[in-house]
Amino acid sequence: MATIKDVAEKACVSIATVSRILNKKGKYSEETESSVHKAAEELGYTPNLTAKRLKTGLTGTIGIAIKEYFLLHYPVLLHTAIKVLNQQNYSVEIILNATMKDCVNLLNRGQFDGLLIAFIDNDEHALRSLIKSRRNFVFLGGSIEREDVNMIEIDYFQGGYIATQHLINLGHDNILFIEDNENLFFTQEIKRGYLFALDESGIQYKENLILYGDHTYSDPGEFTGYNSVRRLISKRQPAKQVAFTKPFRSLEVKAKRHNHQQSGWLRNGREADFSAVLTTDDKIAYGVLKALKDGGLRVPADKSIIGFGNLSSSEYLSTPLTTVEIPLSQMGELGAEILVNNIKRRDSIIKRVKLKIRLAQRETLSKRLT
Amino acid sequence: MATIKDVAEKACVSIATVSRILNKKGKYSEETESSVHKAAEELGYTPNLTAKRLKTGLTGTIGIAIKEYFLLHYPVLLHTAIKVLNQQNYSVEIILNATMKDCVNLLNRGQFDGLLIAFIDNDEHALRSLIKSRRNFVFLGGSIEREDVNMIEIDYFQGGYIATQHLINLGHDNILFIEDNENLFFTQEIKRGYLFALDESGIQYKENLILYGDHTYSDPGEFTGYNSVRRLISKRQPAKQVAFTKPFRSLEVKAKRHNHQQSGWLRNGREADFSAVLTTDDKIAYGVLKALKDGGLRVPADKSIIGFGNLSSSEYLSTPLTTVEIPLSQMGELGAEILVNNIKRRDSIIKRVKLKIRLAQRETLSKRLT
DNA sequence: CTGAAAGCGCTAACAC
DNA sequence: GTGTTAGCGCTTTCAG
Repeated sequence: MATIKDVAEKACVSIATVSRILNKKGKYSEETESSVHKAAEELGYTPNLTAKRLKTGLTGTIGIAIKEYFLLHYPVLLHTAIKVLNQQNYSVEIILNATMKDCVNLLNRGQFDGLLIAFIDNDEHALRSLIKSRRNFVFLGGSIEREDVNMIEIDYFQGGYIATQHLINLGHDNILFIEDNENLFFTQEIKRGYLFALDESGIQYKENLILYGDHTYSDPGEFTGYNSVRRLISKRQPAKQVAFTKPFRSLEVKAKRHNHQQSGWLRNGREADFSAVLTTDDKIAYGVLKALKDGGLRVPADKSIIGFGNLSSSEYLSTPLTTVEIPLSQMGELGAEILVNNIKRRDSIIKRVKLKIRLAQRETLSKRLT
Repeated sequence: MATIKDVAEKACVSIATVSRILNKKGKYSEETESSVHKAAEELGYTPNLTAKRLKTGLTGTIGIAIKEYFLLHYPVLLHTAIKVLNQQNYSVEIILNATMKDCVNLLNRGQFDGLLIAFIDNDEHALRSLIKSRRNFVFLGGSIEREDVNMIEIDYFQGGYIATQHLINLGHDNILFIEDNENLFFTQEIKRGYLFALDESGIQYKENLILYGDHTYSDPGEFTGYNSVRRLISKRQPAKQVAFTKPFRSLEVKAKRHNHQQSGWLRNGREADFSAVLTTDDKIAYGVLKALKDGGLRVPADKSIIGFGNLSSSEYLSTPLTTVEIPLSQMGELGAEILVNNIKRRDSIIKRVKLKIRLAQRETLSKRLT
């Protein structure tokens, strides 16, 4: 590969001159300019980016740390972020399933000018190193509570709240809530919103209306709210609480976990009546939809459903799924912009944005006849 | 940031020793080893990747050039490729909407050890530079005819063929074919398969059974086969050939193009009867599905449909869409593996793989009653 | 076993 | 306007 030296020799100038001309910096005569360009052209010279980077300390690259689940199911987040970043002439590297600790290393290696950290589990220790490093990064989602980091949040609480409220306004008061298995931050926020809305309307929250789906974020292929609902609606085979059989990762999660094959249990062992369902993920809602269909129930005539996430597929379902729309595109865009400003302008003002969520109203809802 | 020099000073050794120990190369005593590790630890030292790269000439990074349409709608290709690459300790950079010319530059800048080039339009001139550069790259899809490049192809012809044949076997002989607007290589291959299957069964191909949908790959949001079919089935408002109004990009494409708002025209202006539909993209099939529903026709009772691509959403449709499944995951995996072998083993044997396509049979097909 | 030194390709003072 | 030169942080001979 041709180097700057080759070009300099061919054009009979020094390498400094070549560098100046090719970067349009400093002064040079038109004559030398054209001869340098000619030489570069003829040699098919392309500057070595690595050398440039080492010298300038800038990589022109931004990393995006993301879980594979999000890459597979919500590519729009990535897409928007990459588009914005490319527009600003940054290259983008994807880091799959990195922990926050990995992020610290990545940043310290000088490999990136900045990092977009999407939905990563908090790790107080790593977080401190991250902040101390004074590098550029922006959190997208996640559960960081510190106020002194750049972060685009999503108001999951509000999402759970408006969805539940909407159902209540339609006359539903027995609303089944199906959450994923993972006890994630945002799952809990959605549940808080659900409970808050119930409470606000003076509806007593019923423990047997809160179920687990089989959805997990670690295994991208697996999901369903099918079993939970199937058991619930088959009167012959009443759902009942089952014993835990698998070991659990942490004590805290223990009480909220259950074995895959035994999903759909009711906390108090009794049957539950419901006219509407709210899930914490569209994929769970898909399972619910199928379970209801298989159980001979119609949507929305018999049961109403609201999902969460607005997967692109949800629009094309049998009855297009009404769902809570997470503003992921906006998140990617804003996150990328804030990061770039941080880098380019050394803008050190902390930005914390909480994005509102809206309901994508489609066809899985109906009024409750009273 | 701590450098190798800092570590060396702290451990009272030379930088050469630090390098050796941290890279586990050459010989060193256990004593020095532990003191170096200790110093590195205490300083929070992480080797600067850029410097390493400049020195070794290896970046440990692989680029994936992909169109945004694929990122958004078929993230599985990216996903699989990244997973394989990460396993082999490569970083992955995404380059959106690059042309083949861009690929040449990218590779020459020494920014990547290799490039995965997904579904990129051919450019003979750039292709020659690419080959001449003797860098590592693998084409994923696309229409490169030269035999002397690494390439994973997909047998679109076979896909069009088996889909059509399947419909014929079900008794259909008037099969509507709806292609996207872009006159892409693979669209043409699918059509060839369609025509071949018809011909093989002695069915006369009818020009008025070949339509255009509104689908374009450049605008990720837009798609539908809705208009085409809607016009076709509304007897009151016969579809007719319309004049071209927009300027066209190239002469070759001209005859096959039409304005968005005027899609769905029939080539010969006459009405067409059909009992089954084959489309070149699932999204077009979605539009068709809706058009049929809106026109009071049932699927599969009245019309059978086969899509193309197997979007993850297609499984969850009203009636799950029978579709031709492109083995994108396999493509990403194989492509990544071949590329890595090329780089690591300087394996210079050209690999050309043609992946077979299979039908994902779901619920949009029925037998034609004769 | 360890250290000195060359140099990867480039940029940016600094001289002229 | 142009050339000389000193590194950026690291790896890797080559001596010792």
